[in-house]
Amino acid sequence: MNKKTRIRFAPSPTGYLHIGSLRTVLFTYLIAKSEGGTHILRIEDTDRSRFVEGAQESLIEVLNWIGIDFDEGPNMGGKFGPYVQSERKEIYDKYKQELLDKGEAYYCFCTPDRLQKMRENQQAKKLPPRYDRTCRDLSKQEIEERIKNGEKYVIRQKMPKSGEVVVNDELRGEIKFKAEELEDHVLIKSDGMPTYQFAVVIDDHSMEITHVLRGEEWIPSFPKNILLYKAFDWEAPKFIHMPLTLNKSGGKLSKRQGDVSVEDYKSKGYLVEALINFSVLSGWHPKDDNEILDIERLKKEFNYRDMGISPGVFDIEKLDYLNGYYIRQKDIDELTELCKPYLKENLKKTNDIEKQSDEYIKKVVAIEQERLKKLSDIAEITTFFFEDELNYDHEMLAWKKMTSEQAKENLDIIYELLEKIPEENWTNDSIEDSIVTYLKAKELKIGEYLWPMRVALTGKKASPSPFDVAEILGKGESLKRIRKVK
RNA sequence: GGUCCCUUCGUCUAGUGGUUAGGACACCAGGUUUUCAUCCUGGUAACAGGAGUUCGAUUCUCCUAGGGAUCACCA
Repeated sequence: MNKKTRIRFAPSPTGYLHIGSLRTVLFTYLIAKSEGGTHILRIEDTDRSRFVEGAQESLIEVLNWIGIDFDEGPNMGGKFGPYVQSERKEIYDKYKQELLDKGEAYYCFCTPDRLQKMRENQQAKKLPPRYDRTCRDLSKQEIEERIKNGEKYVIRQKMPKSGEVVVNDELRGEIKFKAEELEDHVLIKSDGMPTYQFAVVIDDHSMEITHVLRGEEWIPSFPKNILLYKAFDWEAPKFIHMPLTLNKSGGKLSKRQGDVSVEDYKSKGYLVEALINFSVLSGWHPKDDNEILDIERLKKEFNYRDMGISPGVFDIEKLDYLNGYYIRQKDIDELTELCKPYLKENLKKTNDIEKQSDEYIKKVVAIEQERLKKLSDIAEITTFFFEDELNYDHEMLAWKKMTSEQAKENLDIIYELLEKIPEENWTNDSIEDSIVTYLKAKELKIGEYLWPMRVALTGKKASPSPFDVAEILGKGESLKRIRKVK
């Protein structure tokens, strides 16, 4: 009795992938994978006025970046195509006629002007704005005449005038709506294209979709969809409405208050692994308490029946943590490649990164790996590795209660020690050994020497160990930087 | 405003008719450490309120409150 799972991700091509939609695709993908089903991509572009050039291509590009694939879709074909709604007009026309013939839908000639006035009137009387069904019972003759006269029309669905519509959400159970709350909504627009409400039902049915996964914001129109299935006498798929993701102040995540597109996060240096792990944790939780989840593990463990239903706040700090975690796990060669674009961008003004050897860059990345929360952080914290002139306040050289005079004296000692280390022995270990051994023998305070040394080498208060920095900089450059202080 | 959805630490959440209400992020403290970061240890912190059912409710029911969504020829 169990049909093979067919689940679709149906974005409208806006030109970018909303961070909330990332969770949706992730879940459709995981449901498909965990149930051995088919993952389908369908483009919902029935609104011609919102056409965005190249949107479909860029959508597929991010989806590829995330690593989510489809079994059927616009560029890969499949038995149920086309997978782009604007190319399915004939199909919609056919079903539109069927509905009209059945008496479940009707022509409406009301002008947008009239409708707007109607709504204003209703609002003034504090009535809910709803279509007044003026055209619901026009005679066949009148309809034919008005069409002949070239009047524009839409097709509306005939909703029941009384009774109750009971719908079933897989997560929430039964939800009841009173029929009189429902509007005779538009199914076919005056340009002949279907509305979302009509197209989803037709497409989901004709593509044999078994699970509809969408955001909670669709619950209010859920009964309309179910009524359409009933009008056609079709069996409805399972509906899973996911809780919304809210911004920090509890509102809807929108463009105005910051980054909402996956592309934004990508360019800021967030890793796919982190984005996936973070997204899935909003609304779903593993059985054990290990929250580090990679895609392979998710494919095995994910079950939509365990999803939560309360809306969640988008917590960027947790995303940052996860991102830092995955950066620390990265193989150094791979991380270096990932960091290069950010280094290049930042060094345009000061230096040319192409002049640096790959070895050098790799060392710089390796030494900063545990400090990165985002890939983009690499640029700012490593400038001193690429600059010829360090700009910093020499007051900074003094450690705790030291004077800067003392700091300079201590640097003299460091300089002498470093100078004695032969070029071929210039490694962080031998540098550390030579300095620490000396300081300990003389019972000197380590911090009073290493702090000035680090500042002299990096010009920063926070940096990796001065031994590591010195090794990467090389003997000549290190000595030069210390000498400059004097 | 009508309708609908939601309600466990600040945030994401686990969980049960009887638990010291668990974990993660954040935060605080301590340790490692020359700084930052990492890492380790520990800590603060929650069942929205009321009524009912029950020997017993965070858990079940109802009400209230709060938050959110939606009310287009947009999806």
